[in-house]
Amino acid sequence: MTVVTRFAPSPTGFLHIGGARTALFNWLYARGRGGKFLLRIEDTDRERSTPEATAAILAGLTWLGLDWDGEPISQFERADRHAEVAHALLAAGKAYKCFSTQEEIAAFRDAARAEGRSTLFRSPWRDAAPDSYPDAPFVIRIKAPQAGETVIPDQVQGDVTLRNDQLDDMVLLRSDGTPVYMLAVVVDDHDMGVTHVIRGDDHLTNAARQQMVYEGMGWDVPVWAHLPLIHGPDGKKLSKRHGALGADEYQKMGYPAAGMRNYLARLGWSHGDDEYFTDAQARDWFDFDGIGKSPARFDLKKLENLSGQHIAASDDAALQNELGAYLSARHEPALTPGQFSGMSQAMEFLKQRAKTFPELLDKAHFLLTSRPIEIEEKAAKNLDSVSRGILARLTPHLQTVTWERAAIEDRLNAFAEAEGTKFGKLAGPLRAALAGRAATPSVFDMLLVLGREEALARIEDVAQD
RNA sequence: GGCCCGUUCGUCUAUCGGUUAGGACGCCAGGUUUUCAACCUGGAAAGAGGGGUUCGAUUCCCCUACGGGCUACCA
Repeated sequence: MTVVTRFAPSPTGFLHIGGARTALFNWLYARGRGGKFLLRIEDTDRERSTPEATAAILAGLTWLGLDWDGEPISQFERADRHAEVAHALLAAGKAYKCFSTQEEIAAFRDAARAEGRSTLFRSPWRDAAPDSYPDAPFVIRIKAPQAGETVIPDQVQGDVTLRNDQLDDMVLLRSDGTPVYMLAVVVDDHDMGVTHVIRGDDHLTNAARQQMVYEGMGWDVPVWAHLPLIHGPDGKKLSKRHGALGADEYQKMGYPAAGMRNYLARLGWSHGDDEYFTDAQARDWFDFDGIGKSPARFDLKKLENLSGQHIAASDDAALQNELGAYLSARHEPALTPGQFSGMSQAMEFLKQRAKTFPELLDKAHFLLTSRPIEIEEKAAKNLDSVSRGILARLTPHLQTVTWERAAIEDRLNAFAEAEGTKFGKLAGPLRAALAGRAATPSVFDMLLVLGREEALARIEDVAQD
């Protein structure tokens, strides 16, 4: 049996981080088993659904590298089909028409709550004879079992048992003939051939209601897997205040997509002590038994750490591309050809010391800035006279070329010796002065990207001056 | 209110009845480095509480506390 999973966001905002993780888990599960990963946009709430939100969600998934199969399905467009199923259930006697008005029901619930009784609404029309039906609007309700219990065999939570007397006869079709979410998901999942429903555990209890529809129609119930939700750093539900940002915000903060995938996968799922892993490993390893049962908190520090590891492990060209995407996501100017080639030559060294793209750019400041490099007054002031002299002679020669590290070290050491000092003594001040800031790559790496033969020769010249 | 789910270092987690309760991030100290970073070494740091079951419980059961979810003609 081919595995078919799906991600079904409602287009009422950006792709938040919890949704992204749900999508990732579905993607990993399907992709790790040669299955399909489908997308369905749950846009039945016409008030809140917008095409912009849909676009933002697709963009978020694309950035994260979660590719889906086929075209995204619009739930709203399938309303007729949903109604058809509701009527089929009605015809089969598995559902009934209910003429109770919303006012009546609300009044009942208010009273029940006031008296501390169950607010479960029992429709008087459940067993009413058709000839007693008034000529009035009605909803179609499912005939839920009132005795016994329902078991949800959940891959994450285990068997969850609910007493049927806790279940109400949920509405399938509203009085205006539109389907309710609880019906729509089931019909869509069935029609799309979804075999594994992997979603947030806020749907766990609802699964029992949804199972009634599957059973009523005689359809196979999918495998359930309800994931604990992600919480904010304070342990509370994720909110905009702390991390429930759109996926695109993380792109703008400069996290590489691979690092994001790794972190999100590791959040609430584990494979022994493995922390850093590739997509291929994640696909290989991912399974329900590694999913934890308790909600996990979002931790930017760990994300940063993993991001750094992924940046360091990335292919230089791929990194350069992603850097470009980062810049454009921030609406910042792209690198000039000169900066681009400087970055390319330095990438091997730069990527080893950056956790995020802004950091990568920061470490590359010395080669993105124009020549000759201005020495900051402040930095220069702290230099001893020897360093200052060397710096003055060296900086005009720092041009853009390439060469190897070992050779440079030799030259610099020789150079330093000739100056009656040690290379180590030069490195710090040079670095600080040249970049005009404290956090910069070592002088080796800086010089590495600044020149090749020419620079070697120049340094030699300087040394011989 | 009713029902359901959860609870191991600050955080993410390992453990699937017997461990000095392991790893990672972060943190602290030392080393290296004339800055930062990186790197190396070391360190502090956990089974929510109470009952059981058992020769033995973090692990199984019950209660309590705390957190979360569902309980709509929202999704």
